[in-house]
Formats: sequence, C-alpha cells, structure tokens
Amino acid sequence: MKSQAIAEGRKSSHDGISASAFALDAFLPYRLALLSSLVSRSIQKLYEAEFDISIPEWRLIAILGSDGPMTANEIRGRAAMDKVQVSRAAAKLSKSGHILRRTDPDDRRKSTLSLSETGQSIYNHIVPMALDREAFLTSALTEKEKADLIKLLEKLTKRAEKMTSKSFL
Amino acid sequence: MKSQAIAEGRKSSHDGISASAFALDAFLPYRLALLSSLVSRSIQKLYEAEFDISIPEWRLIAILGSDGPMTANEIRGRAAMDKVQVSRAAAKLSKSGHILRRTDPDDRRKSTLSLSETGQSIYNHIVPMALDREAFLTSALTEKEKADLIKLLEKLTKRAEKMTSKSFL
DNA sequence: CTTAAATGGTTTCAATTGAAACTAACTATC
DNA sequence: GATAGTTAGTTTCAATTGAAACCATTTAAG
Repeated sequence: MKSQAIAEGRKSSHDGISASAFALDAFLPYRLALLSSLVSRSIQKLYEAEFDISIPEWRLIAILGSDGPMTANEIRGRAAMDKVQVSRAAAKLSKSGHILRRTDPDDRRKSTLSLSETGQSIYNHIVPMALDREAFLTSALTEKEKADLIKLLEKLTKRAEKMTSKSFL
Repeated sequence: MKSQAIAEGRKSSHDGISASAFALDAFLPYRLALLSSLVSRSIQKLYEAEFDISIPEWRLIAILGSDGPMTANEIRGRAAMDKVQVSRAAAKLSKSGHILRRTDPDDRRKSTLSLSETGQSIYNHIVPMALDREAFLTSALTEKEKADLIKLLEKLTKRAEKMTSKSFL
C-alpha cells in the first residue's frame, strides 16, 4: 500500500509524513492544552476553596486590584475575555458583594466597576497565593529558562492570534 | 496605610510583594490559559469544519490511528482524558461511524475500539493538517527554541502534576 | 457457592460555556 | 429632532463539561 497518500488525496506540506508516526503526546497543541488544564484546575480549586470565586472572577479582581476601577469593556481588553464572560463574572461578584458598580452619569450604558472592602481583602490575600503557585510551577527552572519561557510564550501567542483571526482554513 | 500587609494578615512567601504591582498579563497560569485557548479554538474550528469532529474525538482518532485498536481505558491513559470524556467521545464516533467496538469475549465489560474505514480516512487527512497548524505555530521559533520549548513544557507539566495531585491547599 | 469488593464503562444532573439575539443608551446624519 | 447606526452590556438557548451515582461484569474472600 505504498500509494495510500495519493489514494487519500493529500495536499498538505506534511503529505510525506507517515501518518502512523504521528504521536499525540508530542503534538504541541495537545501539550499546551494538557499543561494549561492542569494548572488551571489546580488554581481554580484553590480560589474556590479559599475565596469561593471562579477563575473569571479572579481575573476581574486581579485587574481591578492592580489597575484600579474601570468599566467592563476596559476589563475585556486587559484580561482577554469576551464581554459575556466579563458580564457574568461581574454579575457574580456584584451579587457576592466583592465589587461595586457606579453608573457613569455621562454615559448611562457604562458603569465603572471597583473592588469593595471584601473584594480588596480578597485581592490582598489571593495575590500572594497566586504568586506562590506560579513560583512552585517554575521552581524547576533556572532564571534563564524562565526568561526563555516568557519569550517563547510571547512568540507563540502572537502566532496563535494570527491563526485564530481571519479564516485560516 | 503602611502596615496594610499586617492588617490583612498575610502568611505567604510573597507577603512582601506589593499587591498593586501584580500584573495579570505577566502571570504564567494566565498566559498559558490564553495561549492554549487560542490554539485550541483555532484547531477546534478546523476539525469541526473539515471533519465535523470535536477535540476529544480527534484525540481518540489520533490515538487509535497511531497506536492501533485499544480499549477505552487504555485510551484514557494515553490521552490524559478521564473515563467520562473517553466514553462520550467514543459514543459520538461510534454513532457517526468512525470507530468500531468489539466486545472482549474474555471480559465483557471491555470493548476494543478501532477506526472504521471512514475513521481511518479522517485520520489520514487530519494528521497532515494538524502538523501544518503546529508548524505554523512554531514557525517563528528557531530549531533550538523549539527544543527548549519541549523541554520547558515537560518540566512545567511535571510540576503541574504535583500541584494537582495531593491536596496542595 | 455466596457475598463483598473492584473494575470498565455509561448515565444523570447541575454548572459552565459559546454564540446569537436582545435591550438600552448614545452618536451621527439629514 | 426623527431616523439609522453604534456601542455597552445582558439575556437566552443549546451544547459542553465535571462530579457523582450508577450498572454490569469480573475478581477476591470467606
């Protein structure tokens, strides 16, 4: 069956690769997904157990805590979340009293979100924990490796953004 | 408010860090989640458009195609999926006719899954596409950087596994 | 044998997510 | 100042996911 590739009508630049040689566990998207899901799950459980908040809620708290009050739309840009995610996270945080909304009198569609007392307290406690987790995660890396990692992730993210936008089919 | 840290009763090894200096977009778990979600979304849309399969289904096809027929439980180990995910993906692929199930006569709880004709055809077509995407993603990296990346991901994944298992709270 | 425990896999239920539709408020144009 | 088009944010609906309970079968223990 030496002409299976022809019979199957391939047209990729990887036509020549024997499909049987493919290894899922060496496939970068799979590795990234696996690593990311392990990390996220661990962090998510921590936040949930300690503060009863989800990851999207954590992102809002992190942004509002470090950059100060801003609107949902501004958060959307900074946290790479879509407006639905932001809206839902804000609704929960508002209900649980961790953020406050102040409608902008100049444009009543907008409202400025800010941390409440309890929100600020969560921020103060959660940031050191988050940093501890990150430190644990990277504790097997040298300083140079950490620097390399940041650079690599930056490059990959740029490519990934290109891949996502504009039909790439 | 110079003793806020004391007032807030911190106890982490990152106590000294000013919480306001925290930057979400420099936080590794966030970066990983962002990159992974961009990559996954892009690939997911490709698979969906071309073959009408989801990412979990793709994983089964990839494993069965490269490693040959095996049971759900064996797939679970190789693809880092839990048994529910495998069961659901197998159910869909079975319904769409891309895999076949053969109950093990020696242990009727198990069944061996294998690619059908159409499943094999999808495998043959999808692997080159997947590799193309991966190549695009890493095309901004030198060979050395690619090698570094693999090594880094491996180290991080090992740490992440430790972080997930065994209460780390 | 008979019961208890373990294993392979499926189902169920609630919570989360994604995409599209929607509402309200504002801006620009005529 | 009416109308059309934008923008900010919310809601809705279906699909996906996670966790626990469940079923069927096999293995182990008495």
